[in-house]
This record gives sequence, C-alpha cells and structure tokens, in this order.
Amino acid sequence: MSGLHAVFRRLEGRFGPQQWWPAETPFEVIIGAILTQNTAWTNVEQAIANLRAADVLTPAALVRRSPEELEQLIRPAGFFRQKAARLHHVATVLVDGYGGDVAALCAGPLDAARARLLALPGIGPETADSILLYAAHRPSFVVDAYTRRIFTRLGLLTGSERYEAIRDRFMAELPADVPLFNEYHALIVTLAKVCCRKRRPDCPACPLATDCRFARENRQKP
DNA sequence: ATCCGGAGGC
DNA sequence: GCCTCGGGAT
Repeated sequence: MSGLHAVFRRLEGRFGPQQWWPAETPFEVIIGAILTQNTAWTNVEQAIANLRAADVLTPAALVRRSPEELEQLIRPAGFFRQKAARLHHVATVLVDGYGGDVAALCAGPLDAARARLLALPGIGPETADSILLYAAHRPSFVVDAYTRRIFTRLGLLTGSERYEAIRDRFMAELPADVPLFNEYHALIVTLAKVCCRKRRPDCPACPLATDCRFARENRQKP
C-alpha cells in the first residue's frame, strides 16, 4: 500500500463519506478557513455561530462592521485581532473587485486563481487551497499539519518537505477530481483526530496500521 | 501546566 | 529558521 490512492481507499472503507462543508455558502467557507488557522474547529464553530447571530455572514454585511465588533464576535476562535483584519480585508476585496462573488475571485486558470488568493494578507497556502477546493470547488489539494504527520508516520514523507512539494506530489499522483480531493482531505482530518493524534496515537485502531512504519515501531510500547 | 498549529515579519 | 498572535482541549 504505497500509493496515495490506496491510502484513500483504505480510509474511505473505514470512515465512509465525510461530506465536508456541504450546506454553507462559499463566503462562509472563507470565514471558516481563516478562523481555523492554528485553531481547532470546535473553537471556530462558536465564532461562526456568533457571526450568524449578528448577521455578518456575507461580504457586504461584514465590511460594514467595525474591527472591534468583529473581534468580539470571533473571539472564541483565538488570534481575534489578526483574523478580524483578515476577514475584513478579504470581504472588502470581494465587494470592491468581484461583486461579492467568491467564484469570480477564484475564476480563471488554477495557478492564477491561487496566486490571487495568496496575494491577500492572511491567506497562505493552506487557506488558499481550502478556499479553492471547498468554496470554489476547484481541484486544489489541501495540505495541513495532519497530512504531514500521517504521511510522515506512514513513511511516505520525510517530514521536512515544504508545503508546495507535498501538494505537488498529491496532485501529480491523483486525478484532478474535486470530490476526491474534498473527501481525501476530510478523511485525513478524521484519521488524525480518531487515531493518528499527535499525543496518545491509537495505532491499534488505525486502518493504516498494517502498512505504517510508526505503528510498527510503536508496537508494545505504551 | 502544557499542547495544539497557519501566516507573516524579522 | 525563530518568534508572535490567543483561544479551547487535555
């Protein structure tokens, strides 16, 4: 099981369809992608609930709020000062340059759209790819800390590869398929939470354990 | 009390 | 490469 697609099939067989970010608007996906930076998703949920209660889930509504008000609403997600500024800026760009339309911001050749997102303050590689994939439904593979940890433990990465190198490898080895990329990243997150935790990993419960270097080395250790 | 973990500025 | 931003989880 050395192929990335074989890993996907194994995860799918264990965890089934994840159906990520199914019912949200594209702009809500952008909000979530920024709020979840360096933060657990559970913290983000309360922040989004606050934004929803305050009716601030569209670019037009968000640009009208003061930085201070946004900061208070998203406080549960942490890093609230920089994240409030990032949200306000991307909302401003959407309203002023793209008619408030996320699809327009993410249109054109994939590399060009990605570069456009990366040029925005507070949008780095992972956030850009999350927006492209989950908001704009474009085939850009999302790499995160869980991806790096899981595939390093498996023995398929060294752990020191740069973000782009990991993304390039997934995109070279897998077909450019939006549902596949969507599901694969979601399954990686699930595995990282259920088995492949940083602390107290549960290798006996892991569907990949039979082919994992880390699981073999950890056998019969506490 | 420590861990978790993106982006940017240096 | 190292540091800061900040909460919630453990």
